[in-house]
Amino acid sequence: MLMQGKNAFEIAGYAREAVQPRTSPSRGSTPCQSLLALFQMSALETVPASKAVCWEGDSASHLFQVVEGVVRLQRIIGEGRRAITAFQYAGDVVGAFVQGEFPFTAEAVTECKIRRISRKTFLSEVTGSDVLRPEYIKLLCEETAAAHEQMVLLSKKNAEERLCSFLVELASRGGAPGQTGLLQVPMNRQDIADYLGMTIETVSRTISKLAARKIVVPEGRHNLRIICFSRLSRLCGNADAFHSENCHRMGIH
Amino acid sequence: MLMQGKNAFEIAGYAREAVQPRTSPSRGSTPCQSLLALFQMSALETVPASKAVCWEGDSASHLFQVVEGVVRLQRIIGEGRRAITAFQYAGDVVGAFVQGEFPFTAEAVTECKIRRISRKTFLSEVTGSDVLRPEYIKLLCEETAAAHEQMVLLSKKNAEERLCSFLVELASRGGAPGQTGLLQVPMNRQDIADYLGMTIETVSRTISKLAARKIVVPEGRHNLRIICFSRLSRLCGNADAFHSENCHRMGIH
DNA sequence: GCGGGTTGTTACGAACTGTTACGCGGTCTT
DNA sequence: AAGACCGCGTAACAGTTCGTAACAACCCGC
Repeated sequence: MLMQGKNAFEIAGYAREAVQPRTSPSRGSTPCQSLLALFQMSALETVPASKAVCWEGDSASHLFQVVEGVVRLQRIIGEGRRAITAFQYAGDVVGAFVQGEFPFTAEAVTECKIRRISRKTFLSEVTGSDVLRPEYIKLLCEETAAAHEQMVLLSKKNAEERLCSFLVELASRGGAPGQTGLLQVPMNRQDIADYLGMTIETVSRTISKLAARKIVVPEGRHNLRIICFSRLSRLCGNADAFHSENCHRMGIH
Repeated sequence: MLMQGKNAFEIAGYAREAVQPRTSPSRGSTPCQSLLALFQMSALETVPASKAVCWEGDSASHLFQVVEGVVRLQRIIGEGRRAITAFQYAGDVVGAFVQGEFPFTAEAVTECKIRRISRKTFLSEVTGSDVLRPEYIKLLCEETAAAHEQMVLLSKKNAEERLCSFLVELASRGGAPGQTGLLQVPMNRQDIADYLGMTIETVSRTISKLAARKIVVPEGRHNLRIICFSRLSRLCGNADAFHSENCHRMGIH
């Protein structure tokens, strides 16, 4: 079922590691086990931080699975402006939506382990399977729901609500902060700013304000201790405010 | 093939008109003829302006096709804030993405003619057809590309770029302005504002500024004469600036 | 362990957008 | 037909966010 380091595919000159395939992550946000199993046949590749997985405008001949690390989907619009349309975490599929050319550049935020599969193989496997097809549809549905959610954020939320929404999303998708409430933030401030439609300074200021109110405590650049997750949830600016189940799901009292 | 006024389905008490089914619009933006043909079996329904087609949170038992008019997809987030995530024009399918519950409320901007089809029928027809399946995938792909484009707009563009982008999109999707350059704007200022993440006043100001620069000339509330489409295209803030083919495609000098 | 470069924070002024208020013109109601 | 209401435009003002800059913290290599 798995071919290891044979007909390997190197990413634009980056060294590829042939590593023992891992079982798919057991988190709830994993789209589906069967879809991810398609990628298990492919070799594990390593992408260094800030290197591209695929480029905007390139023919989308392959799909990618993020096995480990965080990937950002971004678009450049003239004069150095950059918009990050999504972060992809372990278990996520990059390019499920794309048919012709990539409408984004995918770059590794951290060093990443990824697998790739040809679009042709992917589509033929999916369309030929009554199990995979609904899983694929579900994946597309979830991505769109996320896109709509992000549009609402960018359209109507203020700086504080954006940041809180981001942190809540990160806590649920990027790995739960656990009992201690220590949330790892792999991306830098510029990434966060470009994802939330803000500037790096406003991101800093907003974090500082949350820290002053004892809602979070920054511990270095890439760690944030969540003191009160419920307050963070309430500050997201969603109509459905705060649901206590979030607490339990995150494992924070 | 068509059943007219028999097992009719009324939209929440709104009068339904059984009208001669129209051939699908011949514009280029129509996703595909074969997918739309699925809707031809259903009766044509009339939705008055500002009435809902479906509600956020409702079980998505049906998909809709906009036959005539404009529909807005919107979400309400507390305290009277509203975000419009998309406008759907003649030929567009509403709810292609949705699986469980609608993540948006779809409301008629103008009086609309729509057709509906049950999700179950739609999915079984699509999955069973080698012609329809790729068309469905293509539709999903286009919707996501649009969502990404809108995220970039909301994330990085200023008021002028947003409005110009909207007008260019409207010109290509809502019906070409033709040789005279008269663009019909069916939605009101509040709709535009909620779609572009601005306020109604900023929309007004921005239109006034464009008018002062002789790029557009407002003619009543729902008409805008495009004086110079090429300048409008350049002001969109896209990296790919202006392509002269837009002129020809729009039929403006 | 130290120094330099990168990244992040803070402060302040500027620009843009939001807010509020008012006026105009059209439509609907009585 | 008169009045009220709604949508829209304009203007003055206020607020948030942005942009620049200086400073501080962190990371990296030597």
